[in-house]
Amino acid sequence: MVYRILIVDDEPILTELLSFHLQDHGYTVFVANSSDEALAKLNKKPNLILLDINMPGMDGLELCKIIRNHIVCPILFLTARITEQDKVNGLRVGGDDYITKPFGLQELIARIEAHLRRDERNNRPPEIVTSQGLIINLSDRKVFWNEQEISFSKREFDIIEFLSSNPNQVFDKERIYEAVWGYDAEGDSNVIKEHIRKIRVKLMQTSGSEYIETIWGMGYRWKK
Amino acid sequence: MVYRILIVDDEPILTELLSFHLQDHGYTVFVANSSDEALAKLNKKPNLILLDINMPGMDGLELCKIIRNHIVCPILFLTARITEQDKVNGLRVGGDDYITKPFGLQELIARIEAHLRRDERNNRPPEIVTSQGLIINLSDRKVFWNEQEISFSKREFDIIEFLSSNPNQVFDKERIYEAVWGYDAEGDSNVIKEHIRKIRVKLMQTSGSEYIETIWGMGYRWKK
DNA sequence: ATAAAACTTGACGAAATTTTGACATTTACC
DNA sequence: GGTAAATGTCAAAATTTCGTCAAGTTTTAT
Repeated sequence: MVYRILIVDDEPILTELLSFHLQDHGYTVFVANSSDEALAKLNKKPNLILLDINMPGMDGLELCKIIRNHIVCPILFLTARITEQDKVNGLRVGGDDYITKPFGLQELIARIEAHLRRDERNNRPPEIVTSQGLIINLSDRKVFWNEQEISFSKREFDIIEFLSSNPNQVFDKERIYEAVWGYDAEGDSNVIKEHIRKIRVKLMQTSGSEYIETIWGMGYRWKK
Repeated sequence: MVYRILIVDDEPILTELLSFHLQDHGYTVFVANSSDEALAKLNKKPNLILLDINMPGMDGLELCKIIRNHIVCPILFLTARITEQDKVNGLRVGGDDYITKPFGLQELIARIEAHLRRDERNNRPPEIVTSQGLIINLSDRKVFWNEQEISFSKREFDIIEFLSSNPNQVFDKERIYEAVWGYDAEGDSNVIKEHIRKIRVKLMQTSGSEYIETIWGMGYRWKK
């Protein structure tokens, strides 16, 4: 995925330079040299915002507060001074990190990546689902039974994710297909039967217990 | 609904900051700077707990175990280090998620909301119809008589659902057929008679009482 | 390019459900 | 009591659904 970064700073020299380097690192970059411009460019849906605190007119903190009402993404402040109070101020308005000028490019890139990674990992809802001694880690898509990993393929995990995230509810095959594949199944969904079977085998082999129950004529349900 | 969040951490700076932001996001916040304080504040009935793992005295894991004996709510660990083993440990004692320090505020909020949503979903009272000691769970499609489950087939349950949801009303066979099958019956509806019979037998066997009454010449009705 | 893994499909038997039809029983009304 | 209509019962037939296997196709990794 190509991430979009919005740089907001009133010094064209700096934004130019940053823009060049970030593009060089594979990012799509948008530049705003004023607060107004920044707000106008929110429609670009940036994945991350670099925001100068000291700007004429509306300053970065004020701007940050407004941005927060519009979109959710990491906001990194660029600033010369940084005191404890600054940090608190920045966090109060919804900032995620600080980078003090002058900063090394490597450092900047590293921080940007860290935030993007984290953002991606964590905007996903419930991290972990536990169920009868089973640990299902939704973010790294792994399943453990007593420290022992059980490996599942993509589809298999998708189904497990869907069912275990909605425990005790019955879903018919069409519903599962729709949830996992993203579109409706055409004819008979033997696919589901087969995947459910594979999942059951793996789970049974290592854990020795049933997790997916069949409700005859209705569908399947994750027992919890 | 205003959710209540309990923050447990021995660093006053962090708890202060978090408290401020969470309140800003509309949450009611309680702070505990020690394990003892945390236990004392459980009577505030928090909807979610943020729990630092590394604390002097009783650590977060130990605390979590104890909390679990008192209340049920999502517990999110705040921790610097995080290994697979940590996750397992945390989950063993009943934790629901991990957030590694340092974390972005957006991330934290997102996770909190995800868990609260999830919790709400799970704790949502199921649609239940009760009737003379019988419990009919419409969402799980299960019927209980004194903790004992009575299993019904799809059609059987559909009929029970229809009748019990409209208690004391009389429906003739055609009407029931239409409601359950979705289209009109063709010839004679002996099907209904038969299903009603099966249902009656099962209900009578375990509960010993009649639930479906025959109104001669009119139809059937669910007694309530 | 090749091998391995994952995904999909069709077929078949087993199991459970649903429907049917014949017959018994009950009810309302004469 | 007799009768016809409505309902109840039972077993068997018909249907649907499910689990499983094997084989084919696509995707992924090397």
